[in-house]
Amino acid sequence: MAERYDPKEIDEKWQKQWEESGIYQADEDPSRPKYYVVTMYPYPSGDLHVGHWYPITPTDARARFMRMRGFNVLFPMGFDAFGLPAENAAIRNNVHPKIWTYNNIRRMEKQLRMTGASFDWRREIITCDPEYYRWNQWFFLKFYEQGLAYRKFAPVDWCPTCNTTLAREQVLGTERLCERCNTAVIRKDLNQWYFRITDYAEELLDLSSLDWPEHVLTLQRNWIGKSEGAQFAFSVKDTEEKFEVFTTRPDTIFGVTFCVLAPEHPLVERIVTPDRKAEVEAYAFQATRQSEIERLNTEKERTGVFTGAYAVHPFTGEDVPIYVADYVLMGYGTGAIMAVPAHDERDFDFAKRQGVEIRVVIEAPDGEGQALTTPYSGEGKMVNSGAFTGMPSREGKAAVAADLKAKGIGGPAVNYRLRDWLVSRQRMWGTPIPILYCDQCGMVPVPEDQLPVVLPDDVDFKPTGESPLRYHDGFRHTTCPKCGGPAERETDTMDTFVDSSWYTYRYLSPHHDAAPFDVLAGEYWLPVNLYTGGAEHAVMHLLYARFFHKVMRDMGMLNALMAVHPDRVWDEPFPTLFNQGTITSFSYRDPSGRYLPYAEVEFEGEKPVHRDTREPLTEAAEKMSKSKLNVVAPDEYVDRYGADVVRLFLMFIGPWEQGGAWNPRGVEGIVRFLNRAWWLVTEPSEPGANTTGEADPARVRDLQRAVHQTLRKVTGDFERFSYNTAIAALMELSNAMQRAKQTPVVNTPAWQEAVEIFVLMLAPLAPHLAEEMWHRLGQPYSVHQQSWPQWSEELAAEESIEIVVQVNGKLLDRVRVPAYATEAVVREAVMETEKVKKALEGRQLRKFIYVPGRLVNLVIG
RNA sequence: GGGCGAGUGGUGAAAUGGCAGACACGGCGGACUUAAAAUCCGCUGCCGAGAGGCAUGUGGGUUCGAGUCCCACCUCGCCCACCA
Repeated sequence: MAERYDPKEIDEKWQKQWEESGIYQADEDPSRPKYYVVTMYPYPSGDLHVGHWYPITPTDARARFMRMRGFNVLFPMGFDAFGLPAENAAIRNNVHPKIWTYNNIRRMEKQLRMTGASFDWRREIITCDPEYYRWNQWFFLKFYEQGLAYRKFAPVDWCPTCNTTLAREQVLGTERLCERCNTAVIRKDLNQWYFRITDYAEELLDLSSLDWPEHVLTLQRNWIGKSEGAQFAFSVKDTEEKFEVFTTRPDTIFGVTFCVLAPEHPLVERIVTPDRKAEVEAYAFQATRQSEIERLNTEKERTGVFTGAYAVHPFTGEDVPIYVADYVLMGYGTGAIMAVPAHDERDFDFAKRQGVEIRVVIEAPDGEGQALTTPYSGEGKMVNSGAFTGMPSREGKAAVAADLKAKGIGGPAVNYRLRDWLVSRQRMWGTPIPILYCDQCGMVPVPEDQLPVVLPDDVDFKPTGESPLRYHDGFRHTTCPKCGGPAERETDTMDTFVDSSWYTYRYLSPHHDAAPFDVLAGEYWLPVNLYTGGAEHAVMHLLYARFFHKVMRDMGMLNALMAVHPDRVWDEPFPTLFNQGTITSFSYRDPSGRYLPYAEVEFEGEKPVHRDTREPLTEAAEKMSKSKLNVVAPDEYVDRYGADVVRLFLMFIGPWEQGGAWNPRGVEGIVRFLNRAWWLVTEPSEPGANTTGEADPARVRDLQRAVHQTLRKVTGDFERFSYNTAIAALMELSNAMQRAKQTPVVNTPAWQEAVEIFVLMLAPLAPHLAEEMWHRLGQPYSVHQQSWPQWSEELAAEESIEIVVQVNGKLLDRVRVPAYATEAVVREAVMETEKVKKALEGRQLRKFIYVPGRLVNLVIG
């Protein structure tokens, strides 16, 4: 009779059964409310580790909970299958990235099934499949048609020896050397494709309809980085040349004593005076060799050189010297600034070094900064500013901007930190950009009916550092669809963020061949009700996906959907986002900083030491990564304890949004809990228990109360993803039931109800165990198709409550009163207790505070 | 330099402004066992023999009452970082 809980057998049995009966397959069903939940799809790196389980299994618990609450739940899964690691593996092993990727996917699919997640596998998408990336190309063409995709010159890292561009990770060290030939890398302008995301900057800044974590909203806001001010043109003295500057402080314009151009600014070579040319060029060359990171290092001395040229101040007509300095970035604003050393720290430092005049034009309220030892960058009264003198700087900003407009050289302006999205990658393992270059017709988009442009299977993986597509004649050379003449294909591929910008739509109809997604499916399922994933995607992916969604809306792709469901959110792809924390594990390093595999670590008491050398090691909880040798494979745990133990343990570590460290010691607690739950449900009674005779009605009531209170608590906890406290509540109930099981209560209907509700509550968390227990209770398949039970407030209610008695806020005593006791009754009960009488002796009760059902505070003077 | 978080037992943590430490891990003691494992029971914030006192990073404040709200500071973490 007593049969042990054998998770291995149970997991396999039910996973197979679920698959065969298709209970997680979700189809459009207008008679039921829908719930579309997506967790960010993984990159098929090879093996699923517990870090992957962390977003997946609690999201699955959510999917199962919502299913039990009557929703038609769609929970799909797929693979973000293009990307650099596959290509590196290809170069290493001379095997096509496709083979490497698909092998990994096959393995990871199995591992994903092992989690017990309720995925609808019919909807799996793999982004490197032509059936998928065809639609990346389709989107590209649509963007191109609308002017949202364009090509322009942009600086890239270039190795002059290898004659090729390098990816950022191929440039080594602060010396910025090519990883293959150790030549110093230079900046070079190349033709690159961009998506015009800046067109949507203002709308992307509107986050008001999003139920997202506050810090993600802040990141999005900061990334877009809107600033308001003025933009205007300076004329270069004695030439026809002009250059634009952007400033957030037009009110300081009378303090301009020089201008600065970024080293890459195209005007530099045109205005530099012959005597300065050599120095300026040397400086610009030096500056462009440095990475952005180095240039942005604030510790660095602020360097720069004078061009010999002067700009004309738009208000005073004075000569303003023009410098080149690397503290001005080509990538922000206009790549040129007006410098106001009295009121900007950077300009101040530079002016001090260069001996440029510092002119105070804003008077600080407290006189700060007037001594010219420090710049004053706050607001104040404008001084020494011509007609504007005496004006508060706040008003001055608008007034100066308006004046610039009146002069016809500029005006008020808004500037964004957000740049257009560079989508070109000089890589092979990505979506080919569907553009041709014809000698006769120029740039020609591939006609829609010729999509997809398929990646060739027979490419040569020599480590040239360039896309192998460039050397694949069959791919590169083709004919022009316009004139029939010879044409070349674009050999760059798309950023993989393009793939992930719309995959949640593709899940709806993964094999639809007339459009990216079937409108009828979209009409039912969209938008995504819940999107879960890591904070590492808080900016790029989520911003790009929002951008894509808005473009799709503006293309009219959502019109039919919006017409049918005007009540839903249509301006955003993911109205609700949950960001789970990071799961870490311990890594060990020897004194030289080298990471050690667990096999080489031993413990002397609490102290980790090296197995052989006995050297002391440092222990740190870090994000799992192959390089840190701290990746925890779930396999061993799944094998020994079952998937449910791993699921529960991950959810029990702490709040889901917080993450935590994987510490195998703690697993035992969950193992014990599930084993106890197993015995509790499957064994009729404990040996030696006294279960004969009539059940005490009070004990029966206690059990019912515990069950219904737990149900109320667990339901609330599930709603707010508080799985750790839900599990704690289930543990408490299990302990209470354990005690009731030793008594005749076990023979009552209340016990039966308790067991059933307990199993139902466990189902979203531990789906295999719950299914088996449900089955053994003689209940119909499947527990995952049952309705979530409803608690009874009446049964959950307490009959008597304990009132805490405080004196001046400090705990004195507790009194038990009936749950329905009025304040008068409570007061009487409290005032009669010995401790209160004693406390009141010779003192005066100034105030009686009663918090209904909770406590009494006696304020005594 | 800026922004956002977070500081509670030996550990992971819990606590709509109302009994701080639920639930677990670990530890200690006990039962069962020839023994061990497993299981079960009890104890386990600190000081104190006890009564009791002290405790949520530090210092202030608001409140009848603060882990929770406000201000300042310290420490740690993450993100952004010459953004004009």
